[in-house]
Amino acid sequence: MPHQFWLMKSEPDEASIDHLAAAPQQTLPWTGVRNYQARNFMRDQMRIGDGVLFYHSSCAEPGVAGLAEVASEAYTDETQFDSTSPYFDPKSSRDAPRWQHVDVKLVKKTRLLPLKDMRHAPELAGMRLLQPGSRLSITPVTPDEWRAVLARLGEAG
DNA sequence: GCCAACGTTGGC
DNA sequence: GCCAACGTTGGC
Repeated sequence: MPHQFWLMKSEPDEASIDHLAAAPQQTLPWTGVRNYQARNFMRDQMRIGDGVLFYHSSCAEPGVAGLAEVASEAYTDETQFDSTSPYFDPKSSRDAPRWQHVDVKLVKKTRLLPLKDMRHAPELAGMRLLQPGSRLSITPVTPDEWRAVLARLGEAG
């Protein structure tokens, strides 16, 4: 039984649900988060086994594309030290790393639940994702919202 | 490509 | 510690 639930956004051009499915152990390191609130969720609140709604953003059909789970504790994001990486952070250092991430493991690729449909679902109206101006790439999901999304997807809880 | 909303930066 | 300027996000 997952202890908490999350929605994690990924640009499918970069890391789609299919990339996750094709990865070794169907697991990907969630590198590249450069927002303190999102980092803090990973570092302070996520636990192995937490439920994850895998969300495709910045694409033709944004929406929930699958279910995943948190597969590691938070650990150092190496891309912050890599000057050739788009996620390089010159202000970070080995002595005082700024950024951490968890690993995320596929549970199941689902049909797409489009953002458009989520916006029209009364039972999802409170989701952080749907609040005006919300841009956080990682947001908490309540148990009720989790169940409602799974119901919309036609998945058993 | 537009643009509104938001987070971060840095001068003061 | 304020706040204007800037960069980013992300749906449209």
